[in-house]
Amino acid sequence: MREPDKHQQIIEAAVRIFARNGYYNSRVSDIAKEAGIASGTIYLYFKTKDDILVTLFREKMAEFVATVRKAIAAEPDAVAKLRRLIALHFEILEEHPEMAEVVQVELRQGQKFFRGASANEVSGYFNLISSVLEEGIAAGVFRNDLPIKTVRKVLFGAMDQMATSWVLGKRGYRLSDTADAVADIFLKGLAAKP
Amino acid sequence: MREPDKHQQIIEAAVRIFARNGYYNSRVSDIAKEAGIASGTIYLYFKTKDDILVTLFREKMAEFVATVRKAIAAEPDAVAKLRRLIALHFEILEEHPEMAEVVQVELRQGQKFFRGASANEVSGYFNLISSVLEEGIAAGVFRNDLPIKTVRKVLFGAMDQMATSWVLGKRGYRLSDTADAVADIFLKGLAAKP
Amino acid sequence: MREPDKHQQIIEAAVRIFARNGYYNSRVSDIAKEAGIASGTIYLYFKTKDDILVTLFREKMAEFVATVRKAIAAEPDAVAKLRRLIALHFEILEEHPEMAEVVQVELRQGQKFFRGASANEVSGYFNLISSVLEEGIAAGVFRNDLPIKTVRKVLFGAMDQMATSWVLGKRGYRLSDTADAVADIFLKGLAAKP
Amino acid sequence: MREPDKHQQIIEAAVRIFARNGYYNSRVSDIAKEAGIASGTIYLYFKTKDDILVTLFREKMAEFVATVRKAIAAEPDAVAKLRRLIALHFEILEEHPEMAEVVQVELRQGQKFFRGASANEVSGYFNLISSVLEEGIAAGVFRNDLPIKTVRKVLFGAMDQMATSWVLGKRGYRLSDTADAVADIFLKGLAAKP
DNA sequence: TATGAATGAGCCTTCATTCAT
DNA sequence: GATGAATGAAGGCTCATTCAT
Repeated sequence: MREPDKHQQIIEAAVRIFARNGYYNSRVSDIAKEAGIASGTIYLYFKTKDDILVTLFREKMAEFVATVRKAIAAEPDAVAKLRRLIALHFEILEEHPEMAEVVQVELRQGQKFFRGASANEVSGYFNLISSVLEEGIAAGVFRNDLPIKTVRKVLFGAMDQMATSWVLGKRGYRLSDTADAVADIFLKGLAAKP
Repeated sequence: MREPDKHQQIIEAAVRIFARNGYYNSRVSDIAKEAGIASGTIYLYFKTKDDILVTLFREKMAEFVATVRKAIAAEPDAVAKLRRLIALHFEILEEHPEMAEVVQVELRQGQKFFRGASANEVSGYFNLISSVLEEGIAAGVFRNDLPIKTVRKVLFGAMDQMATSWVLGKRGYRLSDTADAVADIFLKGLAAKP
Repeated sequence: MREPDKHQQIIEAAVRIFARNGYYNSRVSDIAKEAGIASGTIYLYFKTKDDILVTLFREKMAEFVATVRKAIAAEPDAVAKLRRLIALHFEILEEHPEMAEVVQVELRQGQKFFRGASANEVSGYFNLISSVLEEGIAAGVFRNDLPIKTVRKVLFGAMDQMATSWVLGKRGYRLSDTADAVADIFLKGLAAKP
Repeated sequence: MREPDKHQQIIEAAVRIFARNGYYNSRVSDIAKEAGIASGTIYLYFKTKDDILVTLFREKMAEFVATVRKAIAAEPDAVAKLRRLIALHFEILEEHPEMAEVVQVELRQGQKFFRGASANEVSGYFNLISSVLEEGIAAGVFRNDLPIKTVRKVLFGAMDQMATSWVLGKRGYRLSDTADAVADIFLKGLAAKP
């Protein structure tokens, strides 16, 4: 094995190719060309084309969750943690726009991800959000009647849609600039103060 | 010509088939079989396989928006309208679970929808949400510093993710039961009252 | 039978359509549209698409041969007959350019014509040419060592190629203007007089 | 890669298949089977089915013209060159009867050949004929009032029709045996000597 | 007779995967 | 391990033909 990192090379090439054309409109040979290897070589590292996507997602998601988890641990309280999580969610996607393209679009091939092989990694992120919420409730900074499972879905969906809009809008602005506004919506709600 | 509305027949069959397998894993002949017609007949009503998906989405989305628009018009104020919009969003998907499957999953084929032929229909829904927000701000029931474009994305994303989770969770509970909780999050925010 | 001449109507429409696109690139429904009838109606008059082409060719060829036969009968001698035959061959195609397109191109679908159902009509034309040659030899105006079967093929091929070039050249000149030159080549040969 | 020249292998297989059934009645898979390869392999060497036919014709025609050009260069005068050209035209087709079948029949799909991609190769042959005629006129052995463009079409058409008749007549005699008779018709004309 | 919607067999082409080198 | 030529199954789409009205 001359190239120690051919696995990674393929994953990175696949991200770019999938980002460009979507999974179903990408050919294995495109990935190979992008990675600078022969198409047969792909099959020494991945079982099928599907396997590339699932692996790609699993690895990237795990990395994503680990980064966020580590970053928010340093924050002093739940509110700060929530703000940091939202900001980081946007910053990471912003720094990896091709990854964002893939995740935001292909993520929704439900069967393949949430229901499938990557369920664990996705759950990891949901659990991370839950832990922040629970910490806030315990500390009395969040309402104690919050339905945590609903809130975390709502928050995730909100961030996800912000990212999707940004991706589909050809990334014509800085996504992370919207982080505070999003956080405010969640922390303060829409209603005017009485 | 026994069947009066073969166009609709095909759309409904396509919804079921796409919901079952996803667009790329569905064959035109599957749709034909589901619709009880010959595969060639499809091409008397639609130009390509793609055309089926786009038309399906456009028609269903237009219908969806029209229904919601009409329903919230009857509500007395912006808060009630927002609650009704969220509730109806969930109820409609709940009543049409196969449509929900398709929309939640295939919707994200960016190029095809948000960016593409269905952009108008999607915008229609976003605009509807905007109008409620604006009404609420004007009436002083919503904060007047709300960034409307962000709020509507966040709200849409929240509802969308609730629906996606419900779909991916095999619809093991009543989605519409969560409407109030979602509305509360937006109206009241997470923060505990001081 | 309201339309007594629907058979002819279809033939004429087919000539135009085949001339435009060639046989294999023409659809039966195109012919129907051109003829102003429904496509199903075609099958009340012709057994198959192939049958249209064969019938078309047979009828047109028979008509062609009859016209030429009658015209040359009026000529006084073999040389005049030969000149008239060549001129008429060109004039008829010139007056029916669409027919020319079809004949010059589709004629060569060997199996279907020379070898097939239309062999008799084609032979009729060859025989007509032979009779002129024989008359000329008998009258001593043509060389008596002429290999008649070869000459008639050569003459037919010459006229055919003149027509084909004219058709392929988009008919940018008058084909019949070349008749004398062609006749001269055959009557006088290429060789300079000693 | 066992076979060194798969391109040529496919061309030769296509010649046989097209000769047997004609272009439109031949399937790509037939060619593949005849060539002893998988049908997908065809597409590694040719862009489309059409491309096979066009390439086949272009290559064969170029080869044909080159052979004739070289052979007649060795002849001492225009008359000898003309006789050699006619003889060779027939001999080459006789040696490649399947190629003859294809050329004689498919050649006439006007749009594809004379008007299309192979126009250059066909022109090459016409120009070769022209050069012989011009040489003969310059040397005073051909009439100096010959309309060269007409003569070359007439000559080509004559040879072409001789070949077509031979092909359609199932090649029941030696085509090249007729070369002298054809040459005599052109050189001496039909008219009896006064 | 006439219609034209419906049929479904057929075919070109793509591309994930294999395997001899 | 690496290659990339070869494979061949699969599927979107066309269109000659049929048949209920």
